[in-house]
Amino acid sequence: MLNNSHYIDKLRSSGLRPTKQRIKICEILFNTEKTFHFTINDLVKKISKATNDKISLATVYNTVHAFKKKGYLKEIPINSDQSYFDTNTSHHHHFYDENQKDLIDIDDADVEPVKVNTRIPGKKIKSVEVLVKVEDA
Amino acid sequence: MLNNSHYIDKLRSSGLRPTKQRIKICEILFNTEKTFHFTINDLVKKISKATNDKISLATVYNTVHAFKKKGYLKEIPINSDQSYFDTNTSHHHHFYDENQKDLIDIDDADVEPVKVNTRIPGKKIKSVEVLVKVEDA
DNA sequence: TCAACAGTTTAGAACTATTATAATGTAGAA
DNA sequence: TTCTACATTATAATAGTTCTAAACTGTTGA
Ligand SMILES: [Mn+2]
Ligand SMILES: [Mn+2]
Ligand SMILES: [Zn+2]
Ligand SMILES: [Zn+2]
Repeated sequence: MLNNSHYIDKLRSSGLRPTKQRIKICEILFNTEKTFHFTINDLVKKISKATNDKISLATVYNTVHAFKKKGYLKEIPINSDQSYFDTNTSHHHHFYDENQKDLIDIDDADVEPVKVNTRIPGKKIKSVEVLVKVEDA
Repeated sequence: MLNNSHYIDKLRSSGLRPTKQRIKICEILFNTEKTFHFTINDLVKKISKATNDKISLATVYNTVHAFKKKGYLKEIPINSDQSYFDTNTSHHHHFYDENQKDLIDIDDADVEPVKVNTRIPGKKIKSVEVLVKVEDA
């Protein structure tokens, strides 16, 4: 709520102007104890609950993309009708509940490091992600 | 080309009527030495090269979904503007070239089995997939 | 053999997540 | 304060996918 100067600094130091829309979105995304996963639609709902000043859909998309580019958000590779984003930018993997359409973090300690013993010449690895799809037992 | 009776049997035995559209799509997808990845758009192009009788887009979607449901195709989890499918239904993982937007199989022997030491109560594992994103070095 | 029916194909409309546009507004520098 | 590049916004456009409902066809069994 109060300590927005932190977000203002963060935004400014990454070359993003600290507009009131971006600060509000920072509050919603990063003022939480726990990290979480969200879709653009989820975020729009959170925003409308959190404030009376509405933020346009275009700005929500712009901001999420800007934050992703700066490394403040990750996008989770999943086949879905919409993109999932993650406020947890540390290295970790996911369960995807196909019934509830819900992403769940897998603690990195619970996955043995993935060893890939082959490379593509001329390419460097950007990320290695495990997706465990689950369904009702 | 000739040996369509195999596909006819395959389709019939899985409860799908062997229509000429489905048989043609079987030929295109499964009459190859190597397995491959494709988007719906890729498949539409392959079809128009392979035949004069056009197959409607709706049928292409219907057929791919039906084949996926029967386990003849897999969908690859990826963030993209379109879905990727795989004629290789055996267990394996992927590189995704973000520059070329190309999927590349990783031989299963080149990846140590992924050990996930946690479960979700009431859920069973459907798949465990590794996606290695690569980019120009 | 062939009528009947359920399954299938089809063109086109509808849907929906996302991106583009271009006018208006604003943060920060000078 | 003034200027300008950056940002927001409403809205249109785009594009992949799904839906609709009419026409068509493979299969069954009388
Ligand atoms: Mn959710
Ligand atoms: Mn391709
Ligand atoms: Zn996560
Ligand atoms: Zn593959």
